[in-house]
Amino acid sequence: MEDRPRRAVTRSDVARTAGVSTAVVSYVVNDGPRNVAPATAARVRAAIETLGYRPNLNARALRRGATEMIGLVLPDSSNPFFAEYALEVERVAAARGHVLVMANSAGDRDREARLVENLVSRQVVGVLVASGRPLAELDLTVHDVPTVLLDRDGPVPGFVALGPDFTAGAAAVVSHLLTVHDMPGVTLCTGPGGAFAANSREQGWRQALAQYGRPETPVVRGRFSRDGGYAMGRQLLEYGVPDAVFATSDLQAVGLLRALHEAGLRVPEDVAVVSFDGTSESAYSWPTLTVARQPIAEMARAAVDAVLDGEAPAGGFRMFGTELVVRRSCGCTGSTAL
Amino acid sequence: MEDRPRRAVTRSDVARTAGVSTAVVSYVVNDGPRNVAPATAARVRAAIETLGYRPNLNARALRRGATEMIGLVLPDSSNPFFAEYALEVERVAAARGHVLVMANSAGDRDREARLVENLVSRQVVGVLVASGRPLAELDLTVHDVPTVLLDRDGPVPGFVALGPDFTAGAAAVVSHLLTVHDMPGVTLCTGPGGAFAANSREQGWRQALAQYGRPETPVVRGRFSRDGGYAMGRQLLEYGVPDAVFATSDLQAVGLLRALHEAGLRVPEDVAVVSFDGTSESAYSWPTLTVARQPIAEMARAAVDAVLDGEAPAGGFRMFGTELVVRRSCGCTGSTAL
DNA sequence: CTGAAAGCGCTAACAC
DNA sequence: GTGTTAGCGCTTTCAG
Repeated sequence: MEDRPRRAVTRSDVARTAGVSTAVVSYVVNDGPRNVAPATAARVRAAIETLGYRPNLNARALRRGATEMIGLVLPDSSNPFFAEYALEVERVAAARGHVLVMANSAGDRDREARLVENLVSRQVVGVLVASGRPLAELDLTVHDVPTVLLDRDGPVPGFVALGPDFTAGAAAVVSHLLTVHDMPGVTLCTGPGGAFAANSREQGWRQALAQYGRPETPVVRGRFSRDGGYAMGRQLLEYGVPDAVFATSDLQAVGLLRALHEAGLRVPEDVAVVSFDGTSESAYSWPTLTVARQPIAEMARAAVDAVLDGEAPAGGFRMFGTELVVRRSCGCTGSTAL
Repeated sequence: MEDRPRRAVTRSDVARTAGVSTAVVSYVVNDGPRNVAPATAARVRAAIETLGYRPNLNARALRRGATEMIGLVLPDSSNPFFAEYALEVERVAAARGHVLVMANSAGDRDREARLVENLVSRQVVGVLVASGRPLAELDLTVHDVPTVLLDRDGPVPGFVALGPDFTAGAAAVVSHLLTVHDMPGVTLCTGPGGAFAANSREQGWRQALAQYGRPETPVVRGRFSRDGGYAMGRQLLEYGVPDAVFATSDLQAVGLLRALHEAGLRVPEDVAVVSFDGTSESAYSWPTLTVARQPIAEMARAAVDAVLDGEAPAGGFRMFGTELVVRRSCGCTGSTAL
């Protein structure tokens, strides 16, 4: 607890003690737009140093009209998928000199809209929004700030959107079960219906089943969380032991695994499991999960670039391929891919 | 892509179309500090509505000297422990009308310091910093903005600090192994030495061992991550199979579990495992982990309160008790506590 | 109850 | 090479 001046030291304090005008201070702080004589600059720097002057970035932003802040709205930043996403976003934003303002919507539509408003009012350069909500139930106003929608499965009028190829990814991982492991069918553990969309993942599952002429086994619905997956697992087992299950997210798969283990079932011997996302948690479950991995880093980079460079993909939507990462939960052995 | 005015609509646009002065608009927007005739207020509100006016919070902050932003600097926001911490911080900050600016230091000291500077320059109301770094290697300047240090094991001169009772928590979970499960010894899997501190956790382990007169079994060091835990697990097994292991974080325990499983070992039958943190991931590993759980929500609340209300605990440090959560990895059965 | 105007800290013409 | 100054959008005192 030192003794500090209660009023922040400003640029004119620096100007005074360096014996120059405020403009000159500005020129040396910003290294332009005018030149400053080396000697003067040195004096200014000295004054800055001794006074402990820090430019007020807020005032600068007001003047320049750009805050160098990017807004990020997520349903739940503690969900590992979003947490990893946020980290990547922060990383590339930081590399480009921007800072991240993060907010959680908890999946609430009003809250989501309010948060975006708030961020826009704070003059963020752009905002990134991930919302599990299907197109019809999206309620976002178009602002004069670039807004890009994350984790989407298709275009959203008025916005730039991006996301993985949910359908192909789901199909790939389900097909793997069907062909390589010769499963007669694959049970689906997916998100809640209604406001939250896992439709394209479901579609991929259905597609794969159709392609190989398998019947549509039952569908179980639950939340996109570990306990959602756990609950689905328990429910599933009431109907009997499935041969194979596709969970629409890693978190759900992890919960499912727990339910299976508790029931004394072995994975993959008794039940094969695959999932969607490929967060690092999926490489450390037991058994390790075979997944369709989303290219989080690329998507994050694309999102930030879209906001900062204002470049919209054709059709307003950009889709990213997923990667089939084969580990042990499907029945393949030996691979310990991280 | 609608057609929007390129210049943001400001308070004076509203004033003009409502036929009032800018002051009145301000009074209406802020519901004070002066009263406005109902009719006038209605006109203003109408103008705001039709123009789609949003106050520039940045300009307001410049004027008022308060941004209602809180800065949060973390080593790695995708680490579930920090991710859950950040979520809680965001939650209580939001409840108090503040927004979170988040940045990752990746454990780099310079970066950490720079980020704090940057946030302070942005006029955040306060800064929360989690840094694994031991006291001696901390390099944070005291600013005129409240700064509270998270996840600390003791006071830090010049700052408010808080953290769990690392020593007691570690001792409790190790003692559980020693007494309830009669383990002859407990191997320690801890963080890297040097710049990153897990000292108080180590101390708790040592204390418990001493209390029950057990020898100090070997110590293995690694990063605070799943792969760090995995590497430690592999290393450990080169020396032989331990009876019991205490990992200083859930993430390390999860990695360790993977190494144990891959070696064909059963947990807890062959090796008992316990860890520190109690993130929700620990409730879904296989087997579920017995842990010393940190009271994340309370700590987050205390941290935000400290920043916002400026109340410093006695001695500048506040310690929070941990909770022993008994699950299966220690050898206890039946409990499926979440 | 309302308006005029100063000024938050900064930048960038525009002068010299 | 340096100084003066207007003004970013907002709040709030001071006059009416």
